[in-house]
Amino acid sequence: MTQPPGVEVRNPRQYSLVANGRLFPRAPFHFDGTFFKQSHFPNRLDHWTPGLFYQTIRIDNMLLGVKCRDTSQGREPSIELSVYYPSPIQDSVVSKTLDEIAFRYDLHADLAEFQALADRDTTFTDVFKRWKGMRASTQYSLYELLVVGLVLQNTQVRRSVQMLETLTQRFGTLVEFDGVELWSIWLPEDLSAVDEEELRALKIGYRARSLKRFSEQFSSGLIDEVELRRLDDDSLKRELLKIYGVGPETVRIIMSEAFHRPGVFAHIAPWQQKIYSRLFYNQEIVPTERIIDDINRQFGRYSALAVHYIWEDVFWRRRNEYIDWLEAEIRL
DNA sequence: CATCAGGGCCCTG
DNA sequence: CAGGGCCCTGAT
Repeated sequence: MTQPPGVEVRNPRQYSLVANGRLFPRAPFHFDGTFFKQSHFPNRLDHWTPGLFYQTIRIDNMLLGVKCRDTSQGREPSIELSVYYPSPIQDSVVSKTLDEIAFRYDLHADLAEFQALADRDTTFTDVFKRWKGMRASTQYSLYELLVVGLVLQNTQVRRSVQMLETLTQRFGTLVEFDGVELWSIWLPEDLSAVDEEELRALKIGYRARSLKRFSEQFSSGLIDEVELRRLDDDSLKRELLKIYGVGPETVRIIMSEAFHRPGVFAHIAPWQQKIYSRLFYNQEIVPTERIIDDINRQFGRYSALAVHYIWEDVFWRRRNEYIDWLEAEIRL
């Protein structure tokens, strides 16, 4: 494969094990559903096998490698977390890493109220049972998730994969630990000296403008992810929409996965509408307003989370069985 | 070869 | 608030 200009092959940074820790998610907990999202397009930023998940994470200006292993016993959820880095790290860094992982995967979430709503549902009984304890979650920081959201915009999966690959190879970092090679997304300030034309040369099209602009918003300190976590749903949405290149669909993804707001289900993209229509009504097409109303009526403060369960489930099913109507809508 | 739409968003009128 | 335009790419 020929690379666009500016992209070169790099050797991975070698990391070794420097710390271990343990996390105790609130029960019920579903490791695989929470750590690995089957609906996401394939990339090289993480590595999953059942009960095991690898990723990178930035803590205190360090780019760490992290391995999470499911060590749950019966009804007692637990995760063993291993941290990898080229040199020893302080205990404070380890505890920050544990806290950040716990937040990103919403490990302390109280799902009791959601579970009660799910138990009352008669259409997706098996789905809610299969994924009991799953969170709407993400491995990414807000900035990283925005980059992923950006390459998703107005294109097909194949090109999204291509754009993210090109960008990470040009600006990201490759690390190797525990026998796994992973790319990580750059920092917003890494693009400060890069102009829009240079980004366009990487074939990301008009997204170059958004990437440039929102990276500046981040590196200038205008957006503070930790601060945003404190806001109520409406304020958070308002702040997110101020980010250049963020509209209703990207907000939906971010609110659900990065900020764990299970009740925000107010937007359905056209391709999702077709899939929801099939899943919820077994019809070709149902008006989005009706879908939104119905879901909100049934699942209230957990409408987005409920849809997340059904959405992920259909993509997991797709791994094993061929669902023809779904294939037609997904398009690689 | 041309045209078009795709896992949105910005901007304009 | 509806609708045009936008980088690219593969499908038709």
